[in-house]
Amino acid sequence: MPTSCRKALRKFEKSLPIALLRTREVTMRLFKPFIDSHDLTMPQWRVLRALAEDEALDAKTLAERCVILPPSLTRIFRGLTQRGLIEPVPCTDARRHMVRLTPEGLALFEEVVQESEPTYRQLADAFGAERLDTLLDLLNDLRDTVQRMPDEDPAEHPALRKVAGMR
Amino acid sequence: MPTSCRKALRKFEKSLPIALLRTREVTMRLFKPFIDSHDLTMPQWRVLRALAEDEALDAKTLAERCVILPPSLTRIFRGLTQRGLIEPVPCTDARRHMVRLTPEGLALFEEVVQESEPTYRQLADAFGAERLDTLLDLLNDLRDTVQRMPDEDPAEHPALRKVAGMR
DNA sequence: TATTGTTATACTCTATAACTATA
DNA sequence: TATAGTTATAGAGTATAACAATA
Repeated sequence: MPTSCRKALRKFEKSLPIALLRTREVTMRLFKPFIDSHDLTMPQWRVLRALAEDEALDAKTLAERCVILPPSLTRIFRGLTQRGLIEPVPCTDARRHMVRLTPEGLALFEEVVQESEPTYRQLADAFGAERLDTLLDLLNDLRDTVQRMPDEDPAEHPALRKVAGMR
Repeated sequence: MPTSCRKALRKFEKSLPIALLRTREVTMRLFKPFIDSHDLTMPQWRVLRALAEDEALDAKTLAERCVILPPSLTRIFRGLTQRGLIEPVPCTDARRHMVRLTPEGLALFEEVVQESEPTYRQLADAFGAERLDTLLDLLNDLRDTVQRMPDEDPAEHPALRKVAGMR
């Protein structure tokens, strides 16, 4: 059973958002060179990766999955389309902007995945493949949990009254 | 034993950097209103939080712990000093810029912690306090693991030759 | 000579609001 | 009227290089 060793964590290390940020930072640094070498930004890469899994996706779904705000996504679509990595897909709802990978986009995606594979295996070996799975499960479960938490009424937080405008 | 339920994860959800980003995003959104209401940015908050744990810290340590680049930290020091939340600490090594919380800074920190406490408890209840601990341990362990991984020679990655300049 | 931090600069992302087009 | 996406804009973060001061 992959239980992590219970070292005493410092108070600073117990902040969830900070722990997530710091861990992401070092992890990303590990894989970023592979993205950089193909002249992709991290948000662009997240879009390619999301599209590699599904046939085609609309802007709203991509924005949510890739944690990119709509205005940024518009720019990213422009860039990736100009490079011939994605292409628009006709959609019955003309409001929706659906896109998919082109063959070139898919090829680039698979190239990056292949190149970074050894680094990923090295990480899995050093940390433990099973613990890595546990971590991924916990991360995705936590995300689900938080998303299901009711958005609180700001008016109930005295400290937030000034933001909520006392309504 | 807090083992997460082994749901089948989609390929996209198995990307560690993306999972970390998405989970941080929803988690941060939960606590961000408390930071916002005191006119603090997230990086500023991370600095206050780090200083609340240690007596005084220098810029280099803060940059590493708070995942802030030195140029940004310089600006953050200016802002927090102007607001009277931090103050410089004389240091034997005149190159080092050491700072600590002022009493006002400490008071603000504790105010924010108190205000966000109910939300944190709500999260711990919904997700499971023990699983949350496990997650924090795994995150900090993974960070240590990655940081101990040798920086690879870019020249060994064929894909990175162009970046490394073939040296 | 190496280290710490600041300045300068360019670029990207973040965030909000206002607007257009479609349903 | 509500929704999807774009445009506009201001602000903050990201990243590098060049520089100053100190060790």
